Amino acid sequence: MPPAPEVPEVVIRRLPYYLRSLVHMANRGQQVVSSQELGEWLGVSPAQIRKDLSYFGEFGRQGLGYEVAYLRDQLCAILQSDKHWRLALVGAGALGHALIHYPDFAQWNYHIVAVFDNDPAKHGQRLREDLVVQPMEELEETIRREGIQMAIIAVPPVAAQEVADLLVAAGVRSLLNYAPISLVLPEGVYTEEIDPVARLQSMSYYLR
Amino acid sequence: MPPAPEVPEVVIRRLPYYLRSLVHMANRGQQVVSSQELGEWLGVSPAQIRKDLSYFGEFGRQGLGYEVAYLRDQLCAILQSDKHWRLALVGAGALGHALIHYPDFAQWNYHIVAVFDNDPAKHGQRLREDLVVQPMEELEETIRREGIQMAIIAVPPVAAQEVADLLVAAGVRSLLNYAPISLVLPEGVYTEEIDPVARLQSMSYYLR
DNA sequence: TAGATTGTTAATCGATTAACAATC
DNA sequence: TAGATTGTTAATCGATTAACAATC
Repeated sequence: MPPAPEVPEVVIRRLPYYLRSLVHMANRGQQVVSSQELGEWLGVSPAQIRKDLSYFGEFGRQGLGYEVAYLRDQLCAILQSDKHWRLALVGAGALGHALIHYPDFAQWNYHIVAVFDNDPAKHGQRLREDLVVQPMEELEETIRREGIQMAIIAVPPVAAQEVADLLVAAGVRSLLNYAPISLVLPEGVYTEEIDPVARLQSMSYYLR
Repeated sequence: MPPAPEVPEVVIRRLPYYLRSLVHMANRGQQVVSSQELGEWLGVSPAQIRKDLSYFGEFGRQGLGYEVAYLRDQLCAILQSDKHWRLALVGAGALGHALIHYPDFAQWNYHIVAVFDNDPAKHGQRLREDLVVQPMEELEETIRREGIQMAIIAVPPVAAQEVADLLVAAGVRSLLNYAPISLVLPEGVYTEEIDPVARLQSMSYYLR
């Protein structure tokens, strides 16, 4: 048996958007969707959607399309977004506060269960009923004890690499990095960077 | 004369990261960098860097490499990040507050100069010395008067499309969208979406 | 000059799309 | 059955990389 072809990373990056649309359609009561309709909605070709899905199985029915709720649940499972994920947040500044109050994380099963900051003035501060800012010294032990695998970095750029190293040493395998620097990380640690300035810059290029 | 080949969008998306690295290197006093070194730093092949830059001109010297400060300034100009950009922000919630206090925007010449919210309780609230929350009714006039071309959407998903329509109608040409929905926009309006949940989802796929 | 590195071309690689048999 | 739409293959397209002449 030939090995299953590896799924290209671009495909994995598109699945969340398919999923988001399916949730939207399911919520408004839509039963069935074709690759045509989903593609129009997302600005993607129907062939691409069918090809992307085919990496994971056969989810549709010829002549009919895809059952919205079924495909939604399948994608959710593929992305492991059906699991309950526990996240650490490092950095309790303005951005950290906004992230804690961001309703989508918990709604999608990504729960911030620990917050760390290096400012002693913030230690002990209660951000939510069950969430208190901890000092950096407690990071390793807490992450190990809680078995936390994902973390969000919301510290100034100068501190980000050091924080990333601490997190990885403590066992974290995925980093969502809000600091505008390219982290250097060992094999097997995944990172996604969110840099709004880079986005503004690519847009301003076109404003001529 | 053949028309200048159009620059692929992927290239434009990489330039901000080249620029960011060059700023970093210049700040620590580095004079010269090779495509090799810059590529290692960013996890990109040296050939790709040279090819990308070649869309815009010849910036290096054979045998030597690139003068860091010069290339930085050139990229800054290409991305039009050397211009002073005035932005509107819609949504004065937790995320909006964090964005206002985000130091990188202003540092990079992207200035939030107007904030709008539909909550009357917030109107008149002073967020910075020179920044007061305005009602949505003033959006069109303010944006026209100030000649604002870029905007940030930080409202709940249900409101985002309507807000986008208002902004576009007022003359905005680029939208940085923090709401997790795919906006439908007319030709010639650029949009970039920031969706941390989508990022977490593609990372959790790999955590198996 | 010798060594290094660019800018560019051509080759490779991979992703997207077109097309269609299968089938609901 | 006729019409529609999937899943998949093959063709196309575009992006990345390898290689090297030009040249600092």
